[in-house]
Amino acid sequence: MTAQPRAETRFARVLIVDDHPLFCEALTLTLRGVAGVEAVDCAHSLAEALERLEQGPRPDLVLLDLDLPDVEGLDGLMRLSATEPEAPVLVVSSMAEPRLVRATLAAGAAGFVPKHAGRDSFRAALLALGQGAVWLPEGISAESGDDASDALGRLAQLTRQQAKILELLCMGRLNKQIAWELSIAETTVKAHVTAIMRKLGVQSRTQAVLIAQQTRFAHFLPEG
Amino acid sequence: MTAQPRAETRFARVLIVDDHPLFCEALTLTLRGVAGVEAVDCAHSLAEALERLEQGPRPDLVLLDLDLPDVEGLDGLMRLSATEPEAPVLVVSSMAEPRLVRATLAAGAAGFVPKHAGRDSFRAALLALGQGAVWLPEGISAESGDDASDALGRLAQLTRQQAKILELLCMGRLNKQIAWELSIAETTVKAHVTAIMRKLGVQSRTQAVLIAQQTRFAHFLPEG
DNA sequence: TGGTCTCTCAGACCTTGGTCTTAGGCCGGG
DNA sequence: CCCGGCCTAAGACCAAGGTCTGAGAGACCA
Repeated sequence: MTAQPRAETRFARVLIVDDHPLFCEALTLTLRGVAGVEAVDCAHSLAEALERLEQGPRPDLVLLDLDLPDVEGLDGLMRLSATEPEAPVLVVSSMAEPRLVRATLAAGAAGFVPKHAGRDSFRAALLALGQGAVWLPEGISAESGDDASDALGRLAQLTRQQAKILELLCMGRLNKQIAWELSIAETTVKAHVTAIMRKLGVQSRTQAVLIAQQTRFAHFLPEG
Repeated sequence: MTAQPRAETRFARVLIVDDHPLFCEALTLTLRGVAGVEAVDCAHSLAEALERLEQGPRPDLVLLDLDLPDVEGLDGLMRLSATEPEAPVLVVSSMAEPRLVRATLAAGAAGFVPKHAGRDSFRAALLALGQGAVWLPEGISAESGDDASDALGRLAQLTRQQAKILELLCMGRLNKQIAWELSIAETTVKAHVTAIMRKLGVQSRTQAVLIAQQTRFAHFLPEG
């Protein structure tokens, strides 16, 4: 709690998405103290965040924890930046493997800050984002011929509805069940599934699920 | 930041071991505000924590994050409680799987709080520890009662051939491809797949694959 | 020797998955 | 205003998935 120089940014309204209440508080204090943010809102799940975005005022910036209770991997990031394309998303994650960082960028993040970062790092990141730049942790570059980010780029091409349907595929649902849950016709589901498989470059729903799972668990797997 | 009832405990001096500076701050505020702790000290690695214990005054309580940069798994917990047997250790972890919780207790922890817990949970935990009791998250008992070993038991029921076929299913193969690779008829493959699904209690090949994947990633967790 | 289990397979049958064509409504950009 | 992308949908069609019946061959055990 020492005195900190303040970084003036264009961010007046920020939405924090993190399921750790205590960490949210700490982030809130940091944002206020370090970047002069006026309004800070906290959501503790992706569902809550999407709800806020639909109902409340639009934020200028979103801070997103990747490890949310109701979503796996980068799925939440993609859905969030899909529903709020205007606001840059700064990912705040406890894991900071280079593969994961690059993957988040590929999925639409504007920056990445490890959760174990201190106030200074956050100030620097906010400053960079305020100028429209991309912010990465030290020692990590944006490029690198990854193999899984390839699949990830393709995953990022999915539309909102397609992503939603892929998620249901990943839960083992049948077309008929998906149609029921989304209140659309089964033929429509089939059309989406076909489009998903085309974009992912696979021939069956099971393979599509495997691709999704693979990138979902990519950070657990050895080597990149 | 609403008003909180204060839990009076015997803890005057607390050592926090966590590599997230922001979370340390939040914890510090919580301890002070909620349990009237006077002196809070923070260490950002196990090495630093051990150093503090050797040099500085002895704490009455240690809050320990399991995910430290210089130590793996429960090792840090065991070393910490070995060098400071007097002070109870409250583990604060971002993962809260029942197996892990039980493992920490076995390794000498006095309590466990998920990192996503709010102020109330911390107050309750501190209160319990202050009375010499053990504190666990809701819904978790000290003894086992696994859920994933359920699926694992069913997987173990598969015959060799069925296991082999399930493995190919997990690679996204079609029945026809499996038949070709194993040099058997497609009808035979279908028979096996049917048997597999029956044993796993699922209705589609995709769900069978998901079960297999799920237990595959369960191996990353410490044994229960 | 008989019983059980596994693996194999055929054929009939039904369900689900997936493709294609066609098409209407909606929305944002040029 | 038209164009293109997205979501929706119906209908036809074929491929793949999955069930059931029935059955033969080899392995193992009692």
